[in-house]
Amino acid sequence: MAAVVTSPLKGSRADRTRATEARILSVALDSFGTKGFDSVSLDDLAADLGITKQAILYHWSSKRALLDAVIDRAALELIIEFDGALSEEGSGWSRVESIVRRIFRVAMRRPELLGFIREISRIGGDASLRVTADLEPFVSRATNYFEREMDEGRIRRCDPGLLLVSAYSTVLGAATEVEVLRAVGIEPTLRSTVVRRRELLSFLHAAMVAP
Amino acid sequence: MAAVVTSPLKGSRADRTRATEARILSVALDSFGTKGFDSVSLDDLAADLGITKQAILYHWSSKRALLDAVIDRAALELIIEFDGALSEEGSGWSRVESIVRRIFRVAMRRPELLGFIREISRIGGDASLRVTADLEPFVSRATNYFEREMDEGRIRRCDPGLLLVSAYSTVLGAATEVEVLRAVGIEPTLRSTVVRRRELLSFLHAAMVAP
DNA sequence: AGGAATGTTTACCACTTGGTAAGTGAATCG
DNA sequence: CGATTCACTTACCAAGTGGTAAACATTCCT
Repeated sequence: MAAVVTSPLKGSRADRTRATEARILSVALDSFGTKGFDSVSLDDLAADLGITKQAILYHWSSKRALLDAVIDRAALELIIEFDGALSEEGSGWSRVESIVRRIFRVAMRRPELLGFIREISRIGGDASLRVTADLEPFVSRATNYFEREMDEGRIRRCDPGLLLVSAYSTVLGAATEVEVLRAVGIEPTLRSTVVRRRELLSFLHAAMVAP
Repeated sequence: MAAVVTSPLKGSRADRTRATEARILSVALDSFGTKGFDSVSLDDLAADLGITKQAILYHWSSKRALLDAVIDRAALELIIEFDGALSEEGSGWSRVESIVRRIFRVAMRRPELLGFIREISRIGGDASLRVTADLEPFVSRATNYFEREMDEGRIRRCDPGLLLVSAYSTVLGAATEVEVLRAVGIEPTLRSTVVRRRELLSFLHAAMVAP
């Protein structure tokens, strides 16, 4: 039994390293997503983590490298969230309904995640390209879904890419809405948002969709 | 005819001062709205204006004071934009349609304006409170409009304040959408946005509004 | 004209920023 | 056990930050 575990604590150092990096990434994603990349210094981050900023720079060579790592993580988590949404049961509008509900739920549960996506779209440069590259699996999957639905006449025919961008930015809008509600002092719930959104949609639908 | 104008250039100094301050506010609104408050230094701002940062600090005692002034200006411009939207012709849904179109047009013409509003909602603290205070004329006017429309049965009855917050955040969402489109390399036009939004709305409407 | 007020610049400062170099204590390995 | 690697800290630095003080040029007032 001694041969199986080579050291008293199985991979204790490597595990601790991975745990530390995960903690840093988590706090960084949260801070960057809610306060903005430039508004958060490495010292701030380190203070939140109870370590020194040099500990962060030990794991990533620069703040920018940390940002890239956070982008990777955010993209991964987005993929997981959306992947869950896209594998919902049902078909046609009932499936669409589940997906939309689920995405709104993400916007409420993880505002920092979507806020971060918005943040890097502002930083621009490589960052936005990186995201679209990392999200490729999701993009192709969503595109396939849209095209299938169009083929079967359940969605009006249009460019799937544009439709995806619209849906994507609508999610960002929902995230913004959550932030605005909190700023105004209303703690948003899924129910309240859905109710208000229903009002809003009938409002907008009549204005934009109706001839 | 000499008595009318007391100096060769009518109020030339005061006018130039006002013009300078207006230029600073304009560039600051643009930069803060697109890059974020913390991402823009006074030196950056001054460089864009072709002056020194101390010239800015002569007109406002601190960067924060400048931000407050920019907030005032943004609120004023928002009021003007929305005021124009609210004084659209027509009644009922046709009027709503005009308003929504006009607001989307603002989101496309002035992304920095709505981006800035989002920015200060992130900065939080007094800023968001200030905005709601400065927007009071617009809020009460919009509320009156909503209530009138509800009284006459043209909008389903609900809390006007909540409806306004929803409409407000929808505008922010539209601004985000414009940013995302530009990041993806698509220069948004009113037509393309309306077309895609129509698709999106029928998409969401069926999912969220339909029983 | 001459002095005062005004708008702006140059010079400067304390502090924070991201980042580097060297040192330290514990885990790992021979 | 002793040497080494590893995760991290202390000490430090150059550049940039918001902000102040004083010098300077222009416009205004009398």
